[in-house]
Amino acid sequence: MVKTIFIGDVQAGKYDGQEVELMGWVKRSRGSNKIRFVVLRDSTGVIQCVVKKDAIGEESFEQVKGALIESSIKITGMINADERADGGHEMVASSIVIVGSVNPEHPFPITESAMKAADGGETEFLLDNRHLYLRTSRMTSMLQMRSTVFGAIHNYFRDLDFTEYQAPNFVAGAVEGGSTLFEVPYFPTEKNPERKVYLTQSWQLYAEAAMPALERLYTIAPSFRAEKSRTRRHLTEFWHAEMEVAWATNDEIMSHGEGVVRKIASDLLENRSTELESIGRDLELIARYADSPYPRMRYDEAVETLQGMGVDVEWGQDLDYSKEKVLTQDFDVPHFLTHYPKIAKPFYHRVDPDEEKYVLCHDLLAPEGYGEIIGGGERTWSEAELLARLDEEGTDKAAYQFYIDTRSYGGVPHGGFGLGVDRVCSWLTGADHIREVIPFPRDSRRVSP
RNA sequence: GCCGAUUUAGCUUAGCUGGUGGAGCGUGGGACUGUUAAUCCCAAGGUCGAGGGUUCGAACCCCUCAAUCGGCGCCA
Repeated sequence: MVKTIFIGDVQAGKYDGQEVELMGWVKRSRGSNKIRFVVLRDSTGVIQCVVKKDAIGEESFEQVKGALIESSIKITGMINADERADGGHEMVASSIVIVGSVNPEHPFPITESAMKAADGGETEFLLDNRHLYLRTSRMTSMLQMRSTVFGAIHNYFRDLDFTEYQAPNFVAGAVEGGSTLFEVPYFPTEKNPERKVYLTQSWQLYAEAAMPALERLYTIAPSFRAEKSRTRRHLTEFWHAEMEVAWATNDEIMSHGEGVVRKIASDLLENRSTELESIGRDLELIARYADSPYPRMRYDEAVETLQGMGVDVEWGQDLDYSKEKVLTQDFDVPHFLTHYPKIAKPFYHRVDPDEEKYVLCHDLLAPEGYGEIIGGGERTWSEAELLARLDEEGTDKAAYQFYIDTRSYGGVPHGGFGLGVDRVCSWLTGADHIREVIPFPRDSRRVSP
């Protein structure tokens, strides 16, 4: 049973006047006791199939009446262009086979009323039935756009001869602060009967170890944060696109960040404009994000701007979301914020040799209130400086010994960034919540289905 | 960690001052030969989130718990 004919091609007019076999799922069905209209869907579109009792016989006609929503069927018939049908084409059926039926005692639960209540977003019911919600047209479009985003990231880095590199997901220590790690019980040892490891928060430290080998490396991998964040921007398991480059400066790394985000926007525009429009996204916005340069602003300038707007913010504070939001509300493209105060950032950020109270870092803030999508910068690369910064922070060095070692043998200036892939999907699709762009979202409360 | 809210049929919901819980969709049955979320008629479907309390009487008032949702902080 090889499927060669897809509804999208039928609606494009490639099979007009031909008798073909379509395979798909019943999206809707209506009609009388002599004629029925079965709206068939597959991964590429929908088409109306006209089923006449005269043409297929009484027995088949009764079967069609019993084919409830989401029954899978094979249907053979003549393809005609017809203005009466949605999409401009329809099939006049000559025979039908029900492949997978649906029991009327438990019909497909995602009903029009459930979808209408969600209003293009999600409800508790739809989250509970995520495994079935995936096959609705909205989620199908989201998943297809998500795939394009992943492909754009791979293509951006591979075209520039970056090597894809994998880090472990079980790790012994943290990248940042100690409080946001998921603990996992691990095989006990005699010395350590309560042995624990952690799910990784970032690929970065292990990438820095490979940096002297590969020089230009990247990944797309899950990261885990045990933050009880309840916002439209947070997941506990999210997909993290990270890169690391030897001999690179903060400006050069930002250029890659801008490059990959613009590549994502441009690939979406080129390959997924139908899906973007189907969920109500304005293509002109995406075109602007693909074609415009992303301005760079120093932290000091951002703080002055905020203070000028009457926002209560002091120099030295990290900029939280409430301040990002005020700052970005007038942005029409993403903006970089650079040169944060050293006291606001962890030890691995390199101190600016020209002005020691700053670090050479950047955040990329998305417009439309979607917040930070990239964080990166130059890394503290000399062993002496790294040890000094760990001491300054009072961080225990034992867990980082391998990281310190990487500096002891031919350390070089280098840096990289991490991009929140789901956040970028959420922003570019205009989703109301980051959950809408990932098949099975995990947050502080929900881990099922 | 903090603040706020919600929970009534498979789904979406109405339910006034405490007095025998209504509807739309879906499902089942019936009518209908070109429908566009088809339409029309009929039927089945409820421990009102769980437990306790107040009361002659609780979906409604009080307490505890649970699940979920929204937001803050933190971050991608």
